[in-house]
Amino acid sequence: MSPAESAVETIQREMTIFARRARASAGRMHPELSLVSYTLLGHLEERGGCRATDLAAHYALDKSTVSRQVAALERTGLIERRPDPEDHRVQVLHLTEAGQEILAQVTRSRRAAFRERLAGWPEEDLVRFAAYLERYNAEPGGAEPA
Amino acid sequence: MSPAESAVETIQREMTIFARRARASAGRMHPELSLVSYTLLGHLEERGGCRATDLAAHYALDKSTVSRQVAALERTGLIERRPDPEDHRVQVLHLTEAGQEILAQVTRSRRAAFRERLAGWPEEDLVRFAAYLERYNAEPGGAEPA
DNA sequence: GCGTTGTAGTTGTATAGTACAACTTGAACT
DNA sequence: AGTTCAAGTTGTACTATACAACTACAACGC
Repeated sequence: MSPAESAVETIQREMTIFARRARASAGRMHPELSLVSYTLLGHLEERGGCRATDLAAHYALDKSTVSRQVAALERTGLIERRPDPEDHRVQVLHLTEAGQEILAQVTRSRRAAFRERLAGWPEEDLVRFAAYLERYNAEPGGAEPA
Repeated sequence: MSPAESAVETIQREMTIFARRARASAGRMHPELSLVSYTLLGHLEERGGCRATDLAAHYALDKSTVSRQVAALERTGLIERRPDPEDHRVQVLHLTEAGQEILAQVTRSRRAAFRERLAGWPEEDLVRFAAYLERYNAEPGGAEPA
């Protein structure tokens, strides 16, 4: 196996290990907000509101799944739906103040955990690692191995 | 935000994106073997057999979860249990031939997908990226942000 | 030896996240 | 007006998961 092939092998294995751990640790780190909810809220914040269909498309989730997640987030008062005057089928989703607060809080705790984990890394390595990850995720899908 | 802080932020975000995609794409790539099953089989292959408890500990899964996964894998004939003569409470798990074949096949398809995705990368970057990921995952847990 | 405590694994029960299919409502385009 | 398309909801089912209670066996202390 060439160095490149063996590196690909390692990347695959380590990414998979990471993925396996992510959900469980999210549950431990912020039980009040699942990884999915956190991601959806983050997207809403970033975009300043969007439609359920956009969330579904962006995260490759079924619209029924998003519908239920959104319903739950609305029930707990973290988001609200505003009817779209342009198109009465559409509901534009927005963070409430409570949603913004919880999101900020969870973001802080996640950030602290990552920072702690990466505490021993030289800045140069952090920057390079971050760049590799961005590049990997931005890579046009293909078979989308994760 | 310092370069290091912003890199940590990026790492967090990109790792989360990756984690979110992993399960869905595993389902698309190899519906015959869930991400968990694939991981467990891989571990068995690597170790040449181990106990259910080891799997649970290594992957931070509840023993009941592993027990059911193992039962399913046995039902489909991919693994077999051998009683441990040393300790009658223990069952040592081993891949069957069928299990080895399926694992190899899924490994091939995953490898191909990763390779395709990483096709444009210079070898040097692949090697460095792989090293960063290994280091990240090996980092002593702490809050285990994934 | 025998009771106590610990470990391996199973099973009951509950929950979350997810998909697919069928449906409703409204939009858009003949 | 009628057909087709898009947004979202709801019914149903399945998978992964955890926790708790249980069984079976092991190991230790006395």
